[in-house]
Amino acid sequence: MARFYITTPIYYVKDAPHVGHAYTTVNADALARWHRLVGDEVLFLTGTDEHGLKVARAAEEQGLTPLEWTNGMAPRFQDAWAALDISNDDFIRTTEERHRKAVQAMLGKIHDNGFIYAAPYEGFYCVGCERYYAEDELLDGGLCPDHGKPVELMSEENYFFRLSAFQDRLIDWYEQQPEAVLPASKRNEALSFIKGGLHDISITRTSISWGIEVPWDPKHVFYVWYDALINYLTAIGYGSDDPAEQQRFADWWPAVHHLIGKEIIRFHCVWWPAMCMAAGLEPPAHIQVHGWLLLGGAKMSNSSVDRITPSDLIDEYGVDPIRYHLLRDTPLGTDGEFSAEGIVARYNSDLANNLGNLLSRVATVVGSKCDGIGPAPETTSRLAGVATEVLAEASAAWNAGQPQQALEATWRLVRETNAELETVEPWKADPGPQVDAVLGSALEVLRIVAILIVPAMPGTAREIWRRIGLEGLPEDQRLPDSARWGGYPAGRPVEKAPPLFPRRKVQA
RNA sequence: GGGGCAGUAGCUCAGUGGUCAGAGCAGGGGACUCAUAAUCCCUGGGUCGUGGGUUCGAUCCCCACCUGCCCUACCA
Repeated sequence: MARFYITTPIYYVKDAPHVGHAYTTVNADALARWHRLVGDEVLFLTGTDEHGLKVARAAEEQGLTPLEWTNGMAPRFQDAWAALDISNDDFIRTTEERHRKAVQAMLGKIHDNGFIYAAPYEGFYCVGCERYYAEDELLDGGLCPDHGKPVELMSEENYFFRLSAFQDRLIDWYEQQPEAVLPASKRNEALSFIKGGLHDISITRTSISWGIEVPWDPKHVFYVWYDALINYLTAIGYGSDDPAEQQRFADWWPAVHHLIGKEIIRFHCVWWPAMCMAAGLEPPAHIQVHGWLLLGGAKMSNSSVDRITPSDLIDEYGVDPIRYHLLRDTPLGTDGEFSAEGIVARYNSDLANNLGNLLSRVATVVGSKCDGIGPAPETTSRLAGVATEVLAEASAAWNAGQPQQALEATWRLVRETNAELETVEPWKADPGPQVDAVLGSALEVLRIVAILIVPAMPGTAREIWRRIGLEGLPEDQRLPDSARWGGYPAGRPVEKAPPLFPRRKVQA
């Protein structure tokens, strides 16, 4: 049995959960569910990133301690993921004790290995912002871009990570593991950045206290990104004294699959592998980079256009239609458009007209021609061959981290089944073997499709499963065996019920 | 400024150094009526961003440019 450890980035609690977060998380969830379906042992991790200046300041504005603030924010993410049917096995918060221990263990190790050194950090500091700016970020005349006030040239003692020492090793790693970072376009981007020269980076702060203290010099705290990345190790037991946890770490690392957005390539594809190397660990095995959902060509975020929250969308369209749209409409890796029109178009064509309608028509004809009892599939049905091909295509796509392709392939089976019904026209024929054969085959397709859509629409999968009279749950089936043609048992009651996905009007 | 990604049919996207560049949706025509005005069949002549170059031949290789976007110390 293979292991599949998949992670999302941990989300910075400064922002409430939005559709961008949901996009990453739903994709990770679908991949996790796919791997469970094929029998892999899965560990699916998400969580929240809770340290840093912005959080501290946000808390202060509310008159709260930082921890009080984050204690209020983390559940908003947990609730959002519960509402989206996210099946994460763990939810990590960087304010947890297990994480503090892991961060101190890892960075202590890097320190021991000689890759951290103290040096003065000098930069342009804005007192109002309480942060440094790079020279080219400043407005003309050396003004803070935020306040428009003069900045000061300040200096403080900081610890630096010797990132520059890893340039050659990183390049070697990229050469030897050409599929570690995917897609290739993002890999090239990261690699060319590395080849362009790496500078050491300041990894601690004395100007703020909301962070994890540096074990060898407690008046410093770690810069939030250095703390955050380590969550991927924390969750599998790194830094624990417990032998069982240590074994768990040995079992799961480095065969991880990090799913990230393209804006954090640098942290995950440059800093993170280097940090692992510096700590004497293998770099992460897989980093899959995805693009963004765009609203009218602009990036989606909390601050701009959108007050679109995941829960708004769920209320409006339902969980599974939203999941389906997020997975089906944008290839994982490039940017895609997100729009109400897009959701509705996809909903009507794929879910209502094709899948939902297929279920409805089959249930009705089984009711009128077979007394509502599902017949056995036809062994030699043309659909059997289609199902085999579709299983192969969908499996390959899911395994390659391409939900869009997997779902596209799956829907070919749905379309072919609608076409097959048109050819045979069982509603015109008298009850008998021919009618039984085509309806049984259509039910068999619905059974297989229910299994294949578990990663995308677990609730819908269950409902189809139940309506065609099957026992158990589709997510408990195991591929590829369960998708072998002929698995639908004759003699089960098929329920005729209201449309699975009522058609929606296109909104103005 | 430096680095990078992207620009293919109305829309969302595939795709390959060489027979007519593809799919889904939308649109048009037809059939049917079991089904959610659903389904099925037929129907896609788009300078493959612009201008050069390499080549017997490029949408796919190289160069420049245009446009959009990203990174350049805390937004998936």
